[in-house]
Amino acid sequence: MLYNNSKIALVDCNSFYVSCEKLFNPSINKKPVVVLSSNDGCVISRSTEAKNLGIKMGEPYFKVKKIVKENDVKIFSTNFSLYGDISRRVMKTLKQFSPKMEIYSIDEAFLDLSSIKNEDLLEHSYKIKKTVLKWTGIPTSIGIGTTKTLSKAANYIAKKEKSGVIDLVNSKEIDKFLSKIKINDVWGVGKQLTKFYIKNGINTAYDLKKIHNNWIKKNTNVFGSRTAMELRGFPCVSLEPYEEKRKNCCVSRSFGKKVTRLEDLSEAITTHCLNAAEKIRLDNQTAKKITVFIRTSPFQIKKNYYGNSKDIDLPIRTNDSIVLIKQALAVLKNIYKKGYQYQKAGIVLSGLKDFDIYNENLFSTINNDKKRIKLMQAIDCANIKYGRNTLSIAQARLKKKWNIKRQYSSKIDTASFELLPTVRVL
DNA sequence: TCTGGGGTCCTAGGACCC
DNA sequence: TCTGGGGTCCTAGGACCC
Repeated sequence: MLYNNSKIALVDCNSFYVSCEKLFNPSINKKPVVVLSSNDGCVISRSTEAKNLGIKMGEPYFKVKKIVKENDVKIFSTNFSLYGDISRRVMKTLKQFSPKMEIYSIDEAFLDLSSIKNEDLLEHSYKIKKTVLKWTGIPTSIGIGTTKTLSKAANYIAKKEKSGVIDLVNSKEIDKFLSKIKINDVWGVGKQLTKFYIKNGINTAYDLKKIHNNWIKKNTNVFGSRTAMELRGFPCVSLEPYEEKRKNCCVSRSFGKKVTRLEDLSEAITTHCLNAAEKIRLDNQTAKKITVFIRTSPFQIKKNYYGNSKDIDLPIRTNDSIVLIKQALAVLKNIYKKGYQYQKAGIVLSGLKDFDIYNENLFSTINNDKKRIKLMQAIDCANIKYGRNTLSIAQARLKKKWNIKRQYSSKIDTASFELLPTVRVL
């Protein structure tokens, strides 16, 4: 039997987006607060007080408006540049506690603590928690286990504990903890698997751990058996300390109000192309394929639904905004149908690879190539320096009628001097 | 009236080859 | 009447994550 002595901590920021807003707005401390998704559509982050009011994760805003009004819940639109900035600070702090760390999402990271003695694990974790809070103002929860899945499980429990730290490495009661975790709260078990497991009498993480491996292999896929193995303490998912470049890049938005005209869709697609192209250029990547999609609202059952997408292989891989826009608009024309109330449009760039590999293309004889690369660089520089959309192209238009709603933005920008709060000394 | 956005990985099945 | 079999590669769609 393989002996596993790795120790992995999962550090997760508590109500991350809400915590970020609180940093710049101490008056909302201890109050119910929620952050809404793009277009002020759904609740995507809640303070403890908001959770206690029964506001659920992912719930549409219009459904909780009543609770919001009656309880004076503070509302914020997303401010991703703020969250991204705070996230970087949190990660930088965490990095000090382990040379081997995997940034798993904007608000969580796996830390390899294998070099820490078992008896010091708890104290070390408290120190991490305390330091992050002191240096960034963000509260965290920490779960430690011998595999990633167990550290996730530990973190799930830690979130509910006052201490905010749970160590399953030294615990003699792992099974007791695991039987408290419902099967749908296990990392890697989603809606479909939950349905299947419950049908077969597997209701908790502990049940899944106990089930015979052959049964899982036969009845689910490798994902399922990996999760079960990890719950037993056999690592199947390794910690990935180096950051991989993305393989796809998607930019899509819902409209602030429904759109019917091809011209408006074209504007949106153009804007999305500009943003996506800028993103992959900053990563020094080029795309092989571009996909365009549009759809009406899937929730308005009474109205006819129409959704379509189509992709096109680019003749030459590129990250040139103008080329991408031209291709995308041609595809859009192809899938656009008159008479529908469109709710969302987007594009996906895929088959992303590093720029240099395909730089010299047999067919790219156009002398303009180098000039165009310079042009793109100039646009990117200006936009980084002077803010998004400083330089754009005419098709994208400046006044976008269809643009998203962001009614409750805190407008805090940690990268902008003008928006810094001012302190008056009297 | 009003329901997010951006990713990854797995798998089955088709195309193609010898 | 009989119409291979095994391998690889690619892709669309599904499931899952935060």
